[in-house]
Amino acid sequence: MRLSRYFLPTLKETPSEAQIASHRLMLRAGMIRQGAAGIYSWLPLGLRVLKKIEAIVREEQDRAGAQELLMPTIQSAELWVESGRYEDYGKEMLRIEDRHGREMLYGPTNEELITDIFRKEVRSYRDLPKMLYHIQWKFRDEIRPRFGVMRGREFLMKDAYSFDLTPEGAVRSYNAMFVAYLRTFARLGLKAIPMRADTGPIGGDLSHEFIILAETGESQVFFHKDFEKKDALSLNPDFDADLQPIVDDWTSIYAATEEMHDAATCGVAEGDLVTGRGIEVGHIFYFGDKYSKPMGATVQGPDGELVNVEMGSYGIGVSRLIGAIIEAFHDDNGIIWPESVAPFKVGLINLRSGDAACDGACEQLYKDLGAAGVEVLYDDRDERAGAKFANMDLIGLPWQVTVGPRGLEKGMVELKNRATGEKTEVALAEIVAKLS
RNA sequence: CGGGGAGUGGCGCAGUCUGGUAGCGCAUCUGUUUUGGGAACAGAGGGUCGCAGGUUCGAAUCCUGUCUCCCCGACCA
Repeated sequence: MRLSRYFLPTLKETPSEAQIASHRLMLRAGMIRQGAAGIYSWLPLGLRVLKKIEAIVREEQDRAGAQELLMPTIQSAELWVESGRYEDYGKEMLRIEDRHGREMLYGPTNEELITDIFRKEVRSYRDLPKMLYHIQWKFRDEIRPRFGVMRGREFLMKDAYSFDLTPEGAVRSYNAMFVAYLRTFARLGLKAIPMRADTGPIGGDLSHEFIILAETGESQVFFHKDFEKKDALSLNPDFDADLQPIVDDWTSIYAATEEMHDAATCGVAEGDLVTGRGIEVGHIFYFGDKYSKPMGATVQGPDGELVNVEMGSYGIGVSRLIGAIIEAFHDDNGIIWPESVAPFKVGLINLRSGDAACDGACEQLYKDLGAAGVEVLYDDRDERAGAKFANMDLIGLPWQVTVGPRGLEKGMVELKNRATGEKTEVALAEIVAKLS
C-alpha cells in the first residue's frame, strides 16, 4: 500500500477525550473514530488489525474442532423470554421494536439463539459432541463505556457454544477451549493467565477468565510468580486426546481475580504472590443445562431417554484485544505491534521523494517485497524525514526500511526494529530476503 | 444512577466573569526555499460559537430548557 493513497488520518495531537494509551494511540494512528459513546468506526488500518486477530482466533477455533457459523445481530425477544433472561438482563440489553410492534433486541450474547438452532436440528446423542462458534458484533448498553474499544458498547466477539451428552463430555469440550485459548493469546503475543472466575449472570459451575496483565486493566489480579515462566506458544496439543493434563498444569498454579482471591487461603507464600492489574480478554463457562432445560434442548440418549444437553460457552473479546495488545505493547512514540497482528509487516520510508535514485530503489523494493508476499506500507509522500519517522513509529509496524541518498551511495538501506529500536545497515540487494 | 467537567473552523485551545458581531497554534490549499527525527517564509480558504427559546438596540458572552461528550464512583461474560 502506498501511503500517499492510503486513508490513514493520523493525528499529531491527542483528542481530549482519550485517557488511556491504547485509546489515544488508536485515535492518533487513524485506526478508529468514535460515532457515539462506546461506538466506533474502524478505519482501514484498524480494520486490518481486527481482521488479523479474527483470523488467528478463527484458526485456533477450527483447530480445536469448533465449526463457524454466523448468527444475526438482531434477535427476537421471544427466545429470551423462554430462557428467563429477558427480564434478568436489564437495561444493558438494547431493546428494539420493529414496525409491527414486535419486541426485538440487539444481541448481547447468543446462548438463546444457538440453543434454539441446536434444538430444532439435533435429535440424537450420536450427533454429539458439537461445538459451534461465530464472530459477530454484540451490543451491551454499558452504564459507562470508556477506554475506547476496551469497554465499548458495540464490540466484536467470538463466542463458541458446546453441546455434549454428559458432564464428562462437557468438560472435554471445556478443556479443548481452554487449551485453544492458551494458544490463541500466545499467538497474539500476549501472556494470558487463566483464572478461576465468578460465573456471573451466565451461571454455571466452572469458569475461567483469561486475563492479560496491563497497568490500566480493570480488575485486580493475584497469581503465583511461576506463571511468568509459562509458555503457551510451544503447546502443540492433540485435540482428540485427553487435554486434562494440560489444563491441570495451567490451573495448578495459583491465579485469581479480586472477587475470588483470599490472601488467607490462597496458599501462596507472600514472596511468590504477584499482584497486578489485568484486562479480561476471554471467559469460558460450563453451565450444564441452564439453557437447555428451560428451552427444551434435548437429545435422545443410547437408552432412548430424552436428555437435556450439557452446554458451555466461550467468549473472546476480539475488538477489546486490540486495545489490550496496545496496552501491552507501546512506548512514548506509539504502538509496537507483535508481528502476528501488525497491519503491515514492513514500513518502507523514502527519505527523499522526488530523488530519482531513492524513488527508483523504493519502487523496486516495494515491488519485490510485495512479490515475496511481504505486506508493505510504502511512505512515498513528499514529507520531511522527521515526519515520516514519527508517523511510522506511531503506527508501529514491526520493521522499518529507510531508503535515503546517503545510504544508497553505498548500496545500503537501514533496517529498524520497532520493538528494540535497533538499526542495522543492510545491503539493498539483501533486504528482501531478510524480510521474507 | 450519584458526583464533577466540557461543547467555539478538521484537531488542541483562548475569548464568557465585566454583552458591541470571533481569535491563536497545528492541520489544509498556492508559491518559493528547504530536505537523515514532526522545516521556513509569503499568501489563501474554512467557524456565527451543541440545539431551542428568552432578555436586550445588540448575545459565544446573561436567563430558561434540552441534547451530546468526557472524567471519578457504583455497575460489568
